[in-house]
Amino acid sequence: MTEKPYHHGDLEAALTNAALDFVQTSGIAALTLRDLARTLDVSPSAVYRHFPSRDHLVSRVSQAARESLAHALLEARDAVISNGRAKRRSIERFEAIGRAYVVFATQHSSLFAAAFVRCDVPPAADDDPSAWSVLVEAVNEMIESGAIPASRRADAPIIAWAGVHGLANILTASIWPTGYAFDNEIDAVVTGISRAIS
Amino acid sequence: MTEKPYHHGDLEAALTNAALDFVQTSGIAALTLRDLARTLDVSPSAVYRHFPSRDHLVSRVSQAARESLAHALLEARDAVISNGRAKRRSIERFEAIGRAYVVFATQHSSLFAAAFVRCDVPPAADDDPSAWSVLVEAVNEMIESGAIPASRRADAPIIAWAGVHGLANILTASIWPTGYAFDNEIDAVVTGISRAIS
DNA sequence: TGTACATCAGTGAACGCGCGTTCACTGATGTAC
DNA sequence: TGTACATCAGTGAACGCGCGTTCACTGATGTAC
Repeated sequence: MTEKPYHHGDLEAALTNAALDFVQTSGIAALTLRDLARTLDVSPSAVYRHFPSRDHLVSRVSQAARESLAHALLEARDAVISNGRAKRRSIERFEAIGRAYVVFATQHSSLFAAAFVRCDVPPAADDDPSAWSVLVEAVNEMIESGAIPASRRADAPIIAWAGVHGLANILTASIWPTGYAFDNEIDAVVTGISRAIS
Repeated sequence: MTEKPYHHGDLEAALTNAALDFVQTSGIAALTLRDLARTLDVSPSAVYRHFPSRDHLVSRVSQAARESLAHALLEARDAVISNGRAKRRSIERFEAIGRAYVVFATQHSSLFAAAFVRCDVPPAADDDPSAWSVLVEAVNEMIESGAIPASRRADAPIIAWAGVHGLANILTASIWPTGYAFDNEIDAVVTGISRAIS
């Protein structure tokens, strides 16, 4: 048995991680500083050494959730092994990102909700990686490979994001009429997006 | 000055309306029974004559918000005066619904958020009118007029809903990169949806 | 190399708050005879 | 038509709770000389 040391070591990171764990199961609205401090066996006021207020913590956790989503997109994109040429390949990578977006949301619905929760405290830095950037890159790849016309550069990203973000929200909000399989809907939307931006 | 009567008259409707008013400005998360009772000059426990718990009230308010959205869609659809034939007309009506969906969200963002808030209490009855039904009807109109192929009957509604719902969430969550005008984005997504389901 | 001292990162008790909900109750209403 | 009485829709006080945040403090750390 080791004594609990007076100083924690890296309480800030521990707080963020514990908060993420909590949020995954209970949602960000239920996150409280006191509960978090309890989990880490630390006094409630210790939190204030690292975050000026609960909102600042929430903002940090929300950003971490968004970055986690962005990582999932990158992984899915890089896992694509295409037999086709650049043109076909760029489409496959783009669609993998779209599918991964919705799959992440359905598999980690509380985390996904936390990623886009309303919060008055803006993030200190830009998301890294940023899901939006990943998307824009993928669109650029498609334009360069000739898979879609360059004239779509401006509106393709928002069309794509709207589609997958909307489906993700619909599937995770339990407002979806029963009798439809998720896979079919993901397919319908992703291929629909490809048609929309071609 | 008239004395305040012991019985309210229609407290249930008054509660729902006051809650809707409150939600429009402060969001449904901040809604409390005590505050609501205060607004109506009624004791907190009076609420329990009409709603078994706060969650039941929230569920009712959420449904009212969804129905309000559906009404906005119907109004926009019916306001379309088309010079074209049935085919063109059905597309214009469909697109009017899509635009109205996003416009409603941006103009009543808190109400829109409340409409799709997570809630453990299911609604007592189906939404009336239901936004989903309005959408499906519009798709059917387009198929009947020959504007889109009948083979799209299954996936067109989810493609359309995902698109407008996603854009609505993006525009109201203040996660939208600055430097883009809302109108352009609405146009991009709505016309993108039309291409996707053609 | 040893030590005074500033600084950092914790503690623990308390403050003030307002919430959802319950309970025994009372005033008003409507209906059966 | 008048009245007893069941029922409905309120009151008001209280319970128990846990929250975010502050405050004066203390233990540990590291640095200048």
